[in-house]
Amino acid sequence: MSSSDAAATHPLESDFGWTLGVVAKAYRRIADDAVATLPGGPRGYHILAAVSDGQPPSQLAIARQLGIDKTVLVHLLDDLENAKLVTRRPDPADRRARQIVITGKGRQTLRRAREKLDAAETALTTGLRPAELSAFKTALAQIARRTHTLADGIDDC
Amino acid sequence: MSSSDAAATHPLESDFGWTLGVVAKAYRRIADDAVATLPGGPRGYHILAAVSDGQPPSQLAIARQLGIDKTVLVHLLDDLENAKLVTRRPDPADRRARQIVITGKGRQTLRRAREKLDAAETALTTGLRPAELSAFKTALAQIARRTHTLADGIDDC
DNA sequence: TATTGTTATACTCTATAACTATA
DNA sequence: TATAGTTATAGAGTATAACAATA
Repeated sequence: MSSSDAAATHPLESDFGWTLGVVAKAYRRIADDAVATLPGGPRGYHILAAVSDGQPPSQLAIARQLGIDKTVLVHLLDDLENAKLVTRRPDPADRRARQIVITGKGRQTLRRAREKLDAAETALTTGLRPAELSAFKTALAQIARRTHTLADGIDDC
Repeated sequence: MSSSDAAATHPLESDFGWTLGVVAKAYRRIADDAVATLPGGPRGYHILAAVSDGQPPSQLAIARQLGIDKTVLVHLLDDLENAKLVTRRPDPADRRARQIVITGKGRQTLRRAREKLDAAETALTTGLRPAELSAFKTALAQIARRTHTLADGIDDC
């Protein structure tokens, strides 16, 4: 009954890629809902998070960090700027480049979005015990770090 | 200083949604490559896996199980049928419906695809110790099961 | 009247190339 | 000559609606 029966009923439930896809899709759905009011949705959130710390980065730096094409980043930043969440300002050291700076309203929006996303994460991972959840997140971050360095070596752009 | 410093360097690396997205994207990239010769790519693989066990399901049953729109499933099955991996046969009990049955060639293709995907999974999770990997996969499957039952309750279609 | 499978259309997203202004 | 940002266009992918055959 145990393994073959379960496989016959739901052969995909033990598939690594399938479960990963299901979880990622489910999280994206509730996360999309959490940041629905934010221009650009999840990507708008990631951009705000990327510009919220350190020196104001250039558009190209953001595009590279987030893996977004620079041509689509233009539209995303247009929307964020129209919503007064970020501003574009010329880089004094390089007049071709622009520095993307987050506004006070942008910081406030980012803070609220983070709260909603924390709630989404909690909703998704309810059922895991604290130790299991902690181990899961650690493993996830570890794999992400590996694939990131791996991707850095592969992509040229 | 340590935590704010790390946050300033890579504020997204500890973000649950971000790391989940990075890992899912990385897996999809290598998995797409693994099943590139398969009509429909990853979805073609999932369809083959779904019809490989039990009674031959109808198209609508496959669409519901896999979360694929029935109109796109038509094209995917067209390609799989042209490649002789599955066949459509009328359901004797309901002449509106068609049973999707996997062919011998389909089973062979599925087996090879599974081997390649296992290799992809191994490549991605190298760096985790066996116990960590096992716990990770268990947690992933548990969340997927939860979200699945949750999705069943939410979606009407 | 509802359901299975199909087709056609419109819409969104992304990728590519080309252009400007600076370096 | 190369780079930062922008714009325009074409392609893939998806969703919607409508249809024929059957229940």
